[in-house]
Amino acid sequence: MLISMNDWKPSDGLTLETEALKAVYDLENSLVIAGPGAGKTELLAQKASFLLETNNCINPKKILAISFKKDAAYNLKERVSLRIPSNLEGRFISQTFDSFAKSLLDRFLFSLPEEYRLNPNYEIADTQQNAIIRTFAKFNIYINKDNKSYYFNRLLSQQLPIKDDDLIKNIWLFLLKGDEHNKATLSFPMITLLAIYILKTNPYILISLRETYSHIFLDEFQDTTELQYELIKTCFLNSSSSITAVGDNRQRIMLWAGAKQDVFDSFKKEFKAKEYLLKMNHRSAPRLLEIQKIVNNYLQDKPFVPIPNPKWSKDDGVAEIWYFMDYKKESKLVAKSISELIESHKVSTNDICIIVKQTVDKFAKSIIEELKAVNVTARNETIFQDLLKEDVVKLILNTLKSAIDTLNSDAWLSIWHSKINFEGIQGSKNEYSFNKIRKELKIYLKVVNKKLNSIRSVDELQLLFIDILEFYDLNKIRKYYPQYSQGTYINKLRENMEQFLYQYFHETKDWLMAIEVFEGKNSIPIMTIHKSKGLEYEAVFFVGFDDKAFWSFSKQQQEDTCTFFVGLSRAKRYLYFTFSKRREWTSCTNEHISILYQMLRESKVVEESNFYEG
DNA sequence: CCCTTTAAGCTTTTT
DNA sequence: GCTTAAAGGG
Repeated sequence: MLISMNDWKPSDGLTLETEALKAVYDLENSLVIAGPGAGKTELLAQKASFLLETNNCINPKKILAISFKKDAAYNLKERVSLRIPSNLEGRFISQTFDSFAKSLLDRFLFSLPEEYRLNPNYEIADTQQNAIIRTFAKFNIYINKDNKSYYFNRLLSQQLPIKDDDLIKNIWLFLLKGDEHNKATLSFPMITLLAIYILKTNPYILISLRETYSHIFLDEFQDTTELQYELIKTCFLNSSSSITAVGDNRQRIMLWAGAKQDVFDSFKKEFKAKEYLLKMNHRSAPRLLEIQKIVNNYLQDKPFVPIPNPKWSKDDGVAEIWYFMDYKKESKLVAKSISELIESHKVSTNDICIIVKQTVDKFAKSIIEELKAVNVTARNETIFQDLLKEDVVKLILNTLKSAIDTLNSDAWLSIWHSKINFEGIQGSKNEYSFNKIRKELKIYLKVVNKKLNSIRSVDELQLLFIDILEFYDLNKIRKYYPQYSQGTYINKLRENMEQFLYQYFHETKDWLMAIEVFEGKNSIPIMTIHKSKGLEYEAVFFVGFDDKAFWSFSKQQQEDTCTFFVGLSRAKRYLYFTFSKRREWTSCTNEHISILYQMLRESKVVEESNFYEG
């Protein structure tokens, strides 16, 4: 059913602020500046609803949403499916940058000229880029800390085909084809370059891409790299497809990892994008917004006047700095305060977060100990965040949940979709095969339930997990999830999961509780600011607000101030900074980052407490 | 083997 | 900028 443009209203009776509505209705290229808590995801979901339901995105054209992280792509897809009728869901494609580039390459690699036509069984370079470094070594270039960025830049800054640079050309050709001892290996930037090459040399592919996607959403646009921006330009510049880019220049904390500094300006200029500025802040209490305003003024000339959610009263929000001599006292007070928040203020455990600038492990031990003393569990969330986003981990967890609780419909739907995808019958009309597989899956869940109840060791849990993967068929899993297609990565994930889950079962004596603990339902996450990006918590403790944590401050003051901004803007109501002169491994000062302290003081809402004595 | 000097990592994601 | 690991010298 189509809705006329004038009749469309934001779904679910939600009201969008004026600028957000204008951005939704804008059918040309646009850049939406959305500060923390402005409702980026909701805006994009509403725009998807508008475009699809009013047929401004003309059937059968699609919307392509590109994010950086898998969970962001997944969350956006989820939100959109809440906002649009299910028959339109198939026309909203939510992908990561890398999967978009790789899917272009994998589909069209045969249209590359012979010289650059890579081995289709190429591997993805590991994070250390060892295969590439080894290839440089074959050509007598030895990569070290000092020349690494020079050579990698030389490898990745030239458009294909390579002209006049024989070294780089030979390295490309070697990595594309491999030899008897070395598999063809590509990094994601290389994949992006190849995708650009394909699109530039095959006008028909480019035209069909533009025909397929009439509207493009770009999430966290401030993190876009030069190369990713180049891909977007190749795909959609001067086409009739329109782009909605959403981001926040004050949250630009990935410059050190290669984000393009001037991407907002380039986009506005080259795509003639209109700029929209969202003013609502749905997250933080008014007093905390005062801090955000001040920090904004140090980052840019444009004033930032976020309007708090009307649910707050104007003096809501608590911000404090605590000073200690000794890290033990710091840990004790943090633990005591967290315990009070949970007991007296009824803040739920997983609505509290401890963030550090850089290295979680250095701070975590003492805090975890002291929290344990007041019966609160905390953990370094990094490894769990990485594990829990894995498809194979989700598959096993949902299988266990469905086996234990037959009424858990989310878990059931998830494994049901996986199963029919593995069997290749999604979208089939054959009721018989659906029924057969449904029965098979239900019977197997009973088996899992029985086995689960007899497990007495981590080895037995391992056997069960192997059995589960065999039930779905490891080959089908590897085929459906290409990230597991080669190597032992999938086994490592499974083993990690076994260890944690068994440990939690040992502690709780209950599988469902063990799974909840594993998922972090009852523990306080400790994480870096970078990992906390995009998340929000009722209470945030920023531990280690000192010069050592901000060691790069003099070199990248702007970016570190952005990091500070991202960290403090995670908090909804309570925000605490702690400084300790002595730490387990060193002593600390806070003079180099005095400007950050000054910002907090300037906001006039931050209370300072001195615990140097006693 | 021990002491000194040099180098790397630190904040990240992606199939 | 500082901490830790690896490499080098006697």
